[in-house]
Amino acid sequence: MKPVPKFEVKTPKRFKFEECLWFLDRNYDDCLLRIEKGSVFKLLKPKSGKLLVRIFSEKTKLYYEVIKGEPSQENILFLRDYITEWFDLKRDLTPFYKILNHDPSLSYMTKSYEGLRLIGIPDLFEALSWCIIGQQINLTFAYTLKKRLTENYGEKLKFKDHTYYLFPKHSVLADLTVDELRKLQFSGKKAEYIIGIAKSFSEGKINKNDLVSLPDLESKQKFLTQWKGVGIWTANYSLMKSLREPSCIPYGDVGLWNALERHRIIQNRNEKEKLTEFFEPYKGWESYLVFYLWRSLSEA
DNA sequence: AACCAGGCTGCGC
DNA sequence: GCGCAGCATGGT
Repeated sequence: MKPVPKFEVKTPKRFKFEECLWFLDRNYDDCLLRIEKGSVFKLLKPKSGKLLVRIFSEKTKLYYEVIKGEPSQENILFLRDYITEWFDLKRDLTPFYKILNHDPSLSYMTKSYEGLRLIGIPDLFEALSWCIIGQQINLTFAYTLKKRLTENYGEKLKFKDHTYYLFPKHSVLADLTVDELRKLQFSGKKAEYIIGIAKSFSEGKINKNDLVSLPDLESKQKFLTQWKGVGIWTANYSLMKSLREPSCIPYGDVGLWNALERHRIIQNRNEKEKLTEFFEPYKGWESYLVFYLWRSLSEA
């Protein structure tokens, strides 16, 4: 048996792998990762081939192992960069925690969730698709739909007792018909939207680099909402998770309302001015605040 | 069994 | 511009 090569990822202050793990493992059946005994297993696609990686921590340090695939220098760097991006390891949370600590009803978060990072969805097509899947249905069902889509159309790799999947490529989904997705219990609209966006990616009308290069948040939102099925919620969510735009507020988000109601910050869902007012002190950290509020929903 | 779900579109005013 | 029905189906 060849020894499994193991590499360290540099982590910033105020990073706790356990907190991130907790988020990834919060009682939903996510077909794109597997968690076991404190480790995350994930299948990834570098320029060529596939890599099965295990991510774990030992004594505050973060490591990854290439369990399957070629541990070439290029691939090792690819994984390091992917993990850095996925767990948002380049950000200094100090300013965010400073603001939070001034907020009487939320300051507990800097202790309770200390080191939690905004877990991303680096792939823009996946982020947009995931949004559309999740629109207006409960998360459990959303994960079920994602699983069906992935198991039917994603690439996979079997290793020991498990099968690992990649989110389907846009070029594959672009060729589907609405009926095929209806069979997986997608609504007709969701099917149209996802196929439409997949086609646009395949035709090069949309890609992450072009989106990144737009000058400001508003033009990015406008660009994304051109597509059928992409409203302001989806645009903001995708920009937050994929581009890591810091100031995204997914207006209308049910989870956000619920969290604000729980914290007695907002009583009813018509008070949009109060929402703006509430986010005012958090300029530049709106996305993180939303993520932490979502995190708080998992408390009993 | 009714009501809600990490919304969006298209229509009527 | 704003409000609202309709979507389509599972979860609780």
